[in-house]
Amino acid sequence: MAKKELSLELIEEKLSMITELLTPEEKQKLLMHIKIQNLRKNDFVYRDGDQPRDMWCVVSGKIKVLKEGVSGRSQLIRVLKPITITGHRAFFANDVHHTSAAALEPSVILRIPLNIIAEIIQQNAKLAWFFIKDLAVRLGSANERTVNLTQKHVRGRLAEAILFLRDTYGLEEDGCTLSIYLSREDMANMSNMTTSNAIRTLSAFAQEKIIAIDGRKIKLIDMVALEKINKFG
Amino acid sequence: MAKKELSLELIEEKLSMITELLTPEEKQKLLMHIKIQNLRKNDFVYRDGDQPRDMWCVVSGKIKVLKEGVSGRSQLIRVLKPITITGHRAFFANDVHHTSAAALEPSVILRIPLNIIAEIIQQNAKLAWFFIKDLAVRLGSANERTVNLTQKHVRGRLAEAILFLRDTYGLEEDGCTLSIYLSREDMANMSNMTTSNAIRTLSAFAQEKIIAIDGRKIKLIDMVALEKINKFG
DNA sequence: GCATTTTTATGTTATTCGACACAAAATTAC
DNA sequence: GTAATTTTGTGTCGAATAACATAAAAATGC
Repeated sequence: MAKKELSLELIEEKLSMITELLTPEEKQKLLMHIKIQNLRKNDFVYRDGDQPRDMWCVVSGKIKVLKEGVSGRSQLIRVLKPITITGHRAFFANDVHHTSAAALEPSVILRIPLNIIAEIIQQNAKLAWFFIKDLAVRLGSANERTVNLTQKHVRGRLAEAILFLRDTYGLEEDGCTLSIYLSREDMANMSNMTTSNAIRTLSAFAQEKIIAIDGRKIKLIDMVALEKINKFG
Repeated sequence: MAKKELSLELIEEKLSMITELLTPEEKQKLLMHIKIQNLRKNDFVYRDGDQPRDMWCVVSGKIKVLKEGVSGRSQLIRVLKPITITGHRAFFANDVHHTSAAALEPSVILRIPLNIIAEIIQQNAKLAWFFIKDLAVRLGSANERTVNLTQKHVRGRLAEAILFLRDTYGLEEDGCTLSIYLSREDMANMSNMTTSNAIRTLSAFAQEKIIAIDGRKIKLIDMVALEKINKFG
């Protein structure tokens, strides 16, 4: 558990997407207030209802952002890889969190006080632009996602989730194994279906030689077929 | 069709949400480039695939923003009332439009060049904040919407749409008639269901004395019941 | 190592909702 | 005003998928 401390230089580098936009003084100010946090699997970064005070940057590991639905089922809204920031939306909207974020595996995150970010935005248009773009992109994906989750059938939604995981986390050296091992439940919650249906549909894909399953390990055998299912159901 | 020209003062007032954040010079610069546009019913403001050059402010009338889905069915993403701005997301995301916007009734909009907005943001943190907040709020709603549209049943989704229209456009003087007359198809596209199901479910609500229907006119009789259906299906 | 819990797997049933068909009513075009 | 088109209203049917039940397998805790 004893994690080597990250040097200030390393932090600055990890946060380059932000630090490179700052003046030396601003950078100094920001780095001064950053804290490192280690997460074990299933530890929460924040929870639904929390007041947002910090944003976080995933330095290593994998984080899921999820939202409790009315039906008890929860929906995975995002899955984060290094290096991604999260937790700022609620603050900017002047709202509490309406999602929760939890580690899918042991992860390291940087805690960045949002009031510092806000202060810097005040005088740094580049940083403002960074967040405007970030939010605008995410809003576009969210709309895309809504339409896909409501209109595609189970097979299409699951294929999309698999391809999304491939694009987000990549493949292992063999060039076909997804570099993330999710539970069937998480797969289901990404794809808006019941766990049973995720299990069943994954089995079906395996039977059709589109993927191969070994526990939580998923090998993509026929990506063309996956793309086709994603597109046409 | 001959619409009275809006005076510069009136434009400034209509756009107060933005103009009040600007210096006199910035205001001058912005107002100089604004154009007024009249829309007939069903006229498009912009279309899926268009390059974003302007944003628009709805001055009067009602606009729907919709997204073509894979299944051919389209999804109403937002419905806009005066005074609302739209069309900036794609620009900020450095993307083309992935939605279309069309007038639900004769409307007047202001056309605001986005490059001017971008120039002003460069030196005006307040304006930057305005857009950061706007996008952050909308991203929150979009996530909420995704979960509701995927998890609620038809009755819950339609009840939500009705309540949403009430909250957006308000009620007429009688205190119970929705101030917007949508086609059944638009209602369906808001609620992610087929037109048949929208018709059927509206009829059911009427039969249960929750609403009263007179053509496209919808009277809300039992709002408590509507809220309950919205919440618990 | 064994008991407990969680996860995965599979079968069965019930429900929701879309697809389609058709007619009536309303709107629009000429 | 009449024909053509669009919108609304209903009924029937079938497909998609959630719900539930149960068992095997795997992971976890002690």
